Amino acid sequence: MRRPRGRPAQGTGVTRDAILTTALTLLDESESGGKGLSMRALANRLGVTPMSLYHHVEDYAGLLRALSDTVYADVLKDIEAGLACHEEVREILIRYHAAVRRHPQLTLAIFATPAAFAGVTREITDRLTGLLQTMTTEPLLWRDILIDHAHGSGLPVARDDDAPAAPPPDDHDYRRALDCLLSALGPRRQ
Amino acid sequence: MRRPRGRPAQGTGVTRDAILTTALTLLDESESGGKGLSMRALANRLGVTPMSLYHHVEDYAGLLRALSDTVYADVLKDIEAGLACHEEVREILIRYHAAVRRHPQLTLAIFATPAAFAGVTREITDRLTGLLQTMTTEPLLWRDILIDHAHGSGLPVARDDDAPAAPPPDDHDYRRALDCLLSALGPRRQ
DNA sequence: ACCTGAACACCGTTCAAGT
DNA sequence: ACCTGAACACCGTTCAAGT
Repeated sequence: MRRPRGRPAQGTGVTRDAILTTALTLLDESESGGKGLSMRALANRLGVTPMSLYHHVEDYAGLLRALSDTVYADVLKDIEAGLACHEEVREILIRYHAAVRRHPQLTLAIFATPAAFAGVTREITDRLTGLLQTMTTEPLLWRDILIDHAHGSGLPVARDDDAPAAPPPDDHDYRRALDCLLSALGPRRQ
Repeated sequence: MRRPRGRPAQGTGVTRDAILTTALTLLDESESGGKGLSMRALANRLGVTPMSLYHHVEDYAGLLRALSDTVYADVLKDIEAGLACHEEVREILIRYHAAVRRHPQLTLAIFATPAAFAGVTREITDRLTGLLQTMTTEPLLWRDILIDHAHGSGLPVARDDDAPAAPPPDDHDYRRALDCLLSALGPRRQ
């Protein structure tokens, strides 16, 4: 009952930007499969009531959609003009993988919240599909293979025989695997 | 206050088997990214107090581990003897993908609960690694690619341009993609 | 327009108490 | 050994009430 009931005098409220920034921080701080972010914990961190968040985002799924739109915003942006299809696919996937790897808990949260899938991610898959159509007779097959691999390779699933919390492969390892896949997709006998 | 306080007279309690079976049912019924299963909902469905479950499973992560052990139990079982490496890898992955596809919500729940990863799944990855060592100079790379693809292809992520809840590709589609990958891994120029 | 408290229907898990 | 109710510290979201 510290704070008054109605609207505060000055701009003591939250911004949409502040919400998104703090939400991403909460997500990045946790290691619990996307469970680190909750509306209540987020409001708490912002020094605000949970309900005030609903004036800036639609709901929890909407919050995740907004987050993914900002995190993946640069994937398709300013791609060098006149690139060969092969190189453009490579560039997009390297950027996408880097974004997944930077915020793996966001990707896991989206996995757990089907309604959060939309926006930029759809544009990325569409762009990849278009490019792959000129490169292989099975564009949808390879688009799925490449995206699945970018996800799996960017997410912290314990899979190696070493430490249970082994970090995902770094960018260099991803590039190596990606080139492996792209050269398989490209010209090959049979 | 209907039921008496102490231990019931007869075997009105729950079995570990009943717990696992009902848990899998709850998971399969839901479409919410592995959120359909909770200790409380499970106890409710079994007509029992939430706390009674803790006498049969360690906790929520332990429940998921037990579930994955039963769901993936048959993946390595009774593999035909004298199979070529190539064929054995193919058989294991087809079975693994089928299990993921049968209970996608379990896989999503495990993704969201890192502590749930263990047991049979580790045996499967180890077996695959061993086989791939005789097939390629990059066994770990290809093991990850193949498992990531089995996951992605078995999970209901909205990714296609069609219906948002489009079903994952069926077994035939997976086999086609898998053969695509395996022939890329196999002998190829350069 | 924006924030509030109270409420509803949920969570996982601990703990002492029963038989 | 196994189940219980009560409790603690959480969830997302609705709703009427404030300014």
